[in-house]
Amino acid sequence: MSITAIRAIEALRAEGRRITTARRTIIELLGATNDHLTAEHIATAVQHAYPEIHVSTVYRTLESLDEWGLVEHVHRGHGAAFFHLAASHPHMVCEACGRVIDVPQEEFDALVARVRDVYGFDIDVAHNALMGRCLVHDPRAGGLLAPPVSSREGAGPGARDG
Amino acid sequence: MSITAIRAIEALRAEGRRITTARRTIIELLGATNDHLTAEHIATAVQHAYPEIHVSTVYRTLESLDEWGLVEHVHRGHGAAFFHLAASHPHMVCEACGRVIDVPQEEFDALVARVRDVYGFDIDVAHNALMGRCLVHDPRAGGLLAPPVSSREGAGPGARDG
DNA sequence: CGCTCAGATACGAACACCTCGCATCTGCGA
DNA sequence: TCGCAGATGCGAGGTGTTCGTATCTGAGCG
Repeated sequence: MSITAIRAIEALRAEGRRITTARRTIIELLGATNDHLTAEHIATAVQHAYPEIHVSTVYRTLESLDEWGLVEHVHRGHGAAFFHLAASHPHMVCEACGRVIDVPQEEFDALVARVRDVYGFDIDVAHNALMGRCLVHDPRAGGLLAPPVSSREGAGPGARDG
Repeated sequence: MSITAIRAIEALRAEGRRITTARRTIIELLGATNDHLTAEHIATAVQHAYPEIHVSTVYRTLESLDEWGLVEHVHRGHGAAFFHLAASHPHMVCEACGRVIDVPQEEFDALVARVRDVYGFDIDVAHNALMGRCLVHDPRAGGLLAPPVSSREGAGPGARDG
């Protein structure tokens, strides 16, 4: 089991919360992958091992773990949000291929500080993904590199948008 | 009718598209307000004047106008996206009060340029709203100012989130 | 002004993604 | 091992949106 998963489970125990099969399995799953999984993906994977775990339990468990700071969710523009073990950092999602790129929080520090000063608003850059395009998919960046839309990479359900 | 609305309608005409009641009404509505309206809000408002205009027509019309570059949609984290006449700029949405703050694109230019260079990714900062909190609602920024959650300001349906 | 028809619309069913209520079950402290 | 608060299974319900299809209409043409 990954270190972060172990930490998450210990955190549950430390706060006196129950270590249930659903919680343990979801945490292990999230700890074992670098993918950005939607609740439905998680439910499917969890049910592969424990078919009796209901999708609504997965939603509720994710919500609880999120609330307790052990996992985080990120909203893509369309389609489902995706989840990962807590490690606040922004994500960029390519509208053409669906790929998710992790970005260090530091890249946004200057912007966040300025917006806080000027607009009196504290941005949580990790909560919504930043949409855009990998340069290979950007029609403005030299069509040479641009493959047709058919060459989707990691596009799960919900990579379409305008 | 607002200047931007007139321009949008002329753009429709110039491209040989039909000026229908639904299109004209939606464009006038968006041109007449600075609010950030969801498709459902728009449908309700439009139906106030023309009850026969169906909500699915509103969705399709908005989709078309968006595709033609005359309106834009912005995704909030939860709940419905909101629409406005084309004027690409980022938005920040307070998770506590639902308020939407418009930000000039220029604030993001440096970040966008750096991300393009370093990560090979072209961010469209206007597509997803940036979530966060007005400083008055930020528990970390001196609880003195923080009103209870009940004091929602512009929170429409879907201002809740974790 | 009336004819024509591609394009637009009304309507309702269906869909994706969740959320909720409630009866049952279970982790864990006593 | 017992008791019960908290967690889960199950299915209905909700919200926001998309789609198929029959009908209608804007606008060019005569």
